[in-house]
Amino acid sequence: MSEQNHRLPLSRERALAAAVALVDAEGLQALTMRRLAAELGVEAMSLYHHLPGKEGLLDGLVETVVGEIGAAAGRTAAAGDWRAALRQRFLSAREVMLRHPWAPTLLTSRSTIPAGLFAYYDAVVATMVGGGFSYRIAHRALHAFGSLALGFAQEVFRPGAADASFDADAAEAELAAMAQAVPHLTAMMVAEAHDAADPTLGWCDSQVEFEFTLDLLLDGLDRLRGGGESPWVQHGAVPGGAGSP
Amino acid sequence: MSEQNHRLPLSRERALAAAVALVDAEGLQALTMRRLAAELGVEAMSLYHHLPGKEGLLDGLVETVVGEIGAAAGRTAAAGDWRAALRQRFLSAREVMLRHPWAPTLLTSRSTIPAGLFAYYDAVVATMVGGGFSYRIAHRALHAFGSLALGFAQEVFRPGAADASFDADAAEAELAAMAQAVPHLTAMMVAEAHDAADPTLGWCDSQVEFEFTLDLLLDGLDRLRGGGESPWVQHGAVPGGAGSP
DNA sequence: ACCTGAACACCGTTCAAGT
DNA sequence: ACCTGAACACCGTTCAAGT
Repeated sequence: MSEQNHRLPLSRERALAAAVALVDAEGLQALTMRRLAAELGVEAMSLYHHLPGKEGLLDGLVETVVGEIGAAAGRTAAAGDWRAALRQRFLSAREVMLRHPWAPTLLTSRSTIPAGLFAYYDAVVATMVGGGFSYRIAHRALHAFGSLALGFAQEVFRPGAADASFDADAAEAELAAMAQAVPHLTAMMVAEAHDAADPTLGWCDSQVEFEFTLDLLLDGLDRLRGGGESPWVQHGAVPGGAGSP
Repeated sequence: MSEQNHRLPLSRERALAAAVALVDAEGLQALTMRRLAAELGVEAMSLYHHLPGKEGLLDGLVETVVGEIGAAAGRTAAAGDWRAALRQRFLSAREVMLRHPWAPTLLTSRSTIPAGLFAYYDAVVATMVGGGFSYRIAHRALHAFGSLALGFAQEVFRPGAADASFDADAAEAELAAMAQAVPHLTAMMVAEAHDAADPTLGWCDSQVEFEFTLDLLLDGLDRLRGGGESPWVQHGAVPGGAGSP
């Protein structure tokens, strides 16, 4: 955004900081090598002396976000049991995502795993094993959490994610036109709208949905841990999984 | 792939079919307007008479996949209760995804919701309401299922998704190098590897993970439905949600 | 060493012209 | 109406040249 700092030497750190600021302000599609260079008051080709191309720039952004997630987890005091600890961890990761709304899209589009993520997942597994889970269940829990562990609920389609302007009225009108084709969806929308007791943004409050899903999973895992016999406890390998496979 | 059919007139259907074939064979990044035109033995600009640009082409691909999901659900005989019905639905959606490995990446990157998806979700909600759920819980369940309802577990990072060549050995070596930094992850990997009783591809069998997570959610929802008091049953609006919030 | 201008190889897309 | 060649406005990136 700012074209100051003409005299500071360019560096990977300065470039990444400018990239984060640019993307926070204008979204991912605004991030081009030429544009980023212009923000830094420099020519596009100069960036290649500090970053290995566009992919390396995106990797740097991912690294930055993952670093913030780890830092956020470190700032909050350790909670009581494994359940509270994970819940707190994931919710503080969510605050990082709220600061960087472009992060979910970026994280899910990358193919290389950032090194910093392993440390984060290691802490998650440590928390679960410390809480009495086997490595096998901890492993499956990691998959089950999915993006929740990084602080966002993966919306398969996210209207308004690409362009910031999302016409909610148009979407509602479109849905109304399909009222006869999709009676249950329509009824669901009406039922949710009529219950105006709790304040929500639109008819889907993602914070509520996030915590609902998270608690559903945590409840399920807690039941696996303490339930019936306790073959899950500790790291012993158990033949069958959970559920009805 | 084939440059036959020189004489058939170009059409939206032919273009989309060729696009699916191209992407099945070479991945999403191979799909350019010029390349697709070449596959059809035509010039790039001809496509614009049948498709509204690249975005419209991608929308068409999404529409095709969603159509296949709906068709797959229609083919399988209706299962017993809501739980079996949803499980069967989502697992048959997964088979569509296995046929089109590019679909998860595409679906999660789109910002406009395909019309055909509403019909699919309507059927899911109908199944849940028929099983005794309130519209509120059905709504939250829809969010909780997330990509599982469309047949894939959203992997936040998917090595090898961008380029088809994924060096598993290199990844393992990289992880081994971090053994001291991430002791629990390492121990988890070792524990899983030593239990070679069940055959898996690599050390993560995504089919097993998919069903584990799905059953975890279905179990949790089933408990919400039948548990304790039954304010959830039927469509009455209930003040509080589930879980701790 | 760090930065630069010009150029290259790709995109998606517009447009006037063909038939 | 459907298709085409040439051109335009962007990308990321290479390279030889500057300092």
